Amino acid sequence: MHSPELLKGTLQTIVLKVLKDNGRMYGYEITQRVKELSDDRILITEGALYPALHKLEAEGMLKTETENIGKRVRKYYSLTPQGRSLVKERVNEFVEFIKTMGNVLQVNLG
Amino acid sequence: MHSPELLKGTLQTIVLKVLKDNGRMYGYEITQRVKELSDDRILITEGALYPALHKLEAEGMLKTETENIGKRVRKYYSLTPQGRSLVKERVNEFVEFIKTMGNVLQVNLG
DNA sequence: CTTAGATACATAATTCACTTATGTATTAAT
DNA sequence: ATTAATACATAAGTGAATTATGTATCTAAG
Repeated sequence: MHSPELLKGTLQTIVLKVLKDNGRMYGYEITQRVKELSDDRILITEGALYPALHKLEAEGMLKTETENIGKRVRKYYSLTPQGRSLVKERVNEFVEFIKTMGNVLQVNLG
Repeated sequence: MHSPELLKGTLQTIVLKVLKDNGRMYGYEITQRVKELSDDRILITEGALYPALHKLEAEGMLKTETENIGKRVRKYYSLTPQGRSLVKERVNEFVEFIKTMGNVLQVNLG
């Protein structure tokens, strides 16, 4: 598990990019996909995820569709065109940040 | 300037590594060195730096010497042996985090 | 069958590292 | 003389996260 401090500020970027790469997904599915991609090192908590999804939806970055699976309700999220722009922005931002950190820490990242 | 959110959790790592690479430094000097290394993209605020330095000193990671420069007082910080271990740990932690993020975001970092 | 663990959503209370604001004082430049 | 840079320090406020709590369904084990 990574230091939770480092993870701060990356949640939105992660959620958006995973949605871009995997298309339509529901909340729980996102947590599992991130767990898998990160080899159990990034565990997104529900208390962080759901408010983040609601915020992105309210901002018009995500759209939702609900589906009934048996008696359960699933809420599927997918990117809007605006959301697609935001993913690129956020990922670029992160890549730039890492380049800068590489210089400051004098380490070869990647 | 980078999104301040991304910077969260990296301050200690930055301070420790810069001190390791540059030896004895005073607070203001650290802010300037980081500004320089980051090409003006990371600007450490005093409200963040001084409490961080005091905390690291209290934990035995840094030791201090004060010097009088004219009528000014400068407080020089340097790593203790414990601090030297911590730098390695923190930098490794960060590098691992970046590797994980590379997988999750499917981007080539570095 | 019933209990535990996984699935699936949601929100409220709390934390804590940071930003912003404020304060003091010296030195250099215009 | 006034502004900007140098140099330290701390208090108040912010906000994205963690932690805790709540509801409910599905599945596997014993």
